[in-house]
Amino acid sequence: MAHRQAQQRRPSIHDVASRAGVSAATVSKVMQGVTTVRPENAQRVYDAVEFLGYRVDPLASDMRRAKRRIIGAIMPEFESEFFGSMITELEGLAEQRGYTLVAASSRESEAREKEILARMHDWRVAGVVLAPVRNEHGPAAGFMKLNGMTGVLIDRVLADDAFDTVSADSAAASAEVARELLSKGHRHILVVGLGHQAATVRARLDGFRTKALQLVPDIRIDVVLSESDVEPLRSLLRDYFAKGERPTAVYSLFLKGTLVVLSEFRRRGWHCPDDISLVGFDDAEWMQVTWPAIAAVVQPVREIASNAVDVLFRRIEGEGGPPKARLEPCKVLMRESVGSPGGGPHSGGGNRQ
Amino acid sequence: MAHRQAQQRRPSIHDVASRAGVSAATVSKVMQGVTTVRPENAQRVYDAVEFLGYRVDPLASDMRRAKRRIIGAIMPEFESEFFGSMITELEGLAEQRGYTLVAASSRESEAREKEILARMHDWRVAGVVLAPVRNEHGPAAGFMKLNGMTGVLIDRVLADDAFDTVSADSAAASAEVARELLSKGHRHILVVGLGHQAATVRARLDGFRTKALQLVPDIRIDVVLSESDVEPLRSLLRDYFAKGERPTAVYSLFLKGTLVVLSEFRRRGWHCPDDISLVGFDDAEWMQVTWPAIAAVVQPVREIASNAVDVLFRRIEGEGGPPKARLEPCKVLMRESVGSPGGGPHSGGGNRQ
DNA sequence: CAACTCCGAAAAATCGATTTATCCATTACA
DNA sequence: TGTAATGGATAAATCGATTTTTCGGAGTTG
Repeated sequence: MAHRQAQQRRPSIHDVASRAGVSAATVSKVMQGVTTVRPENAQRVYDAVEFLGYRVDPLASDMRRAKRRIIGAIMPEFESEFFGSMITELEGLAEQRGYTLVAASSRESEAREKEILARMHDWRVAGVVLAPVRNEHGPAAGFMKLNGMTGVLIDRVLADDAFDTVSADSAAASAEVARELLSKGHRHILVVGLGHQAATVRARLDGFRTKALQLVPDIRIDVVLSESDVEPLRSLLRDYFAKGERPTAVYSLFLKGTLVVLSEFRRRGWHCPDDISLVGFDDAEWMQVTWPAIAAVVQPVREIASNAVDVLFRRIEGEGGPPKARLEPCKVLMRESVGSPGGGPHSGGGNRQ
Repeated sequence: MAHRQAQQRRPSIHDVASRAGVSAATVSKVMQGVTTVRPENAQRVYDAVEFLGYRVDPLASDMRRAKRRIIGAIMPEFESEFFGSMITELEGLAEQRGYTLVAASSRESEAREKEILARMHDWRVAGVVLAPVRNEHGPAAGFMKLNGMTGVLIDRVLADDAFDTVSADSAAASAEVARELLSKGHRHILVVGLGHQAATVRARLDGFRTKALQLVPDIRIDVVLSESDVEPLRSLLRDYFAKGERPTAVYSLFLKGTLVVLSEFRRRGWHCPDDISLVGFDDAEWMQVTWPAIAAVVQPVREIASNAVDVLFRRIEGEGGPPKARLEPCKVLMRESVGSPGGGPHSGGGNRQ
């Protein structure tokens, strides 16, 4: 155990060296497990380390090394389960390799995204895991390119010509949602989404539409999309319903969209699945405990994180070759919020409250 | 704009110095805004900085300084809205002061908590915002004390003899919940909670019980508590209901508890508020869009974060004095999940599904 | 026995900044 | 006019490690 008093200055490598009666270089070698040290000296170093409670200062250590053992992670937000568990996973994976994860949130702002990236560049991070606000062609990716940073893009991307990408297979998942909804008999479906510019949102929309049209060519698909902000979506949605539109199912392409849709259902007194069915992209813990449980597409957070870190470290270690785009399969959980159209007690839209 | 090519080694302070025809010390002074530099030289430095695209390396800079401009944050998890927005707030506040926030999750493990803290000590962080897994008397706080680290404890703490603490006023909020439930006519209430050892959970329980007994001395309050894990709570809850107990309202002291309670209601086919009422400590975005909307105690995340950072920086800047314990008031949102007992169509517990 | 190779360890250079000590001109004042 | 004070800048020390170079001694070889 450490014998030094608290409050005292932390021992440096030189303190250890002088107590062990060797040079600082030798201490450094012992700490790194280099074998070209006489066992006797190594033991003296170990003893001194133990006695003083010495630990290597990662900052000083990284200072001299070429690559600093820091990984940056930039997420659009920390408040959601998806990005929260993404950070947790990335943290664990970085730790496993002896790296420290420094996470920052761009708060859905491209300007902030670039600022953060510049800060990480200042920190000379070894690599960055970037979940861009919009898509792979944002200013942040451009900045990384320009400054020769190594990084991997995740989530709202499909492929890039400069960086590896890892994301959920939105199109395939959406196709499955389409199959499920059509098989239940839905023929008029509303698709709502946020962030028109996000590559994956478009992929989700296209994947859904293509599959639906293939299965039932005369299916009616309405689309309500809003750019990145929630409130516009809410009013667009109100306009849509005010026109008297009555789809039998709604597919929301984003978690926040699902929340907006649910609150609009509330306002109108519509219940799932009796009055209308609902599926959302992105799962959340609460969705299985509410009544009805909300059907959702589950993104493979663990796989995305693990693949992103794998490919990132391969680049850090100098692997060349063209950037690769990876898609991880999602799971679709059909819960109670999805039923057959007209299957409930009331199919009209009257306010029951 | 930066004129240097990408790929190139980043310019150091010496590169700037030689291009500006001054010494590195002068460049350093200019970068720090020290005024004892001839305007002419300062201009030459600015020009060189501009031309080379030079930015100070925070690592090297912190190396020499006494206090490193890094703040550590340790949260039990990243997945929940509460800790997610806590990190977001802390991040912003740290940035405002020119510090970098390094966040880590203890994943509800005291061992990991201490490990992380040791790592942050290695990093020589200027201060730590710690949301302990259990309470203020955990191993992490002990480690901080022993090593003379400066820090502030938040969330699951009430007061400490070594560190400042900032938390929600759990007792007052619970008292208000008691008042609300009793005024609706509830006389048999179940309180469920996780983390018996957390100081705030006890405060929540005591605050509720004290107020309830004060208002209605013969009130019946049952308590089901489980230690830190979710699954034990679930089975305890099943045992409780299996005994035939039929409280008219449930007060959950923790978000995860609320989820467990809801899923147990589902299993039994009970609906809120007709069959039973529910209030949870901790609000979440989804609680206002589900049907029924779930009543909840809203913790003042913003105030907790801002006060924690304030008090932390005061200590970092050397302020003395005994540690202070701060309690921030909560808001109680009574939503549809709370009604009067027997007010619904069925007050029995039959499985309707 | 001189020359050469090896090995382990110490000495010195380095990373990129900040801070302290030093120095050279002026300027101020007695 | 001589000396002290001052302003502005540079050289050098420092932070705490890693990495490279140097060095002394043991063992080999011709």
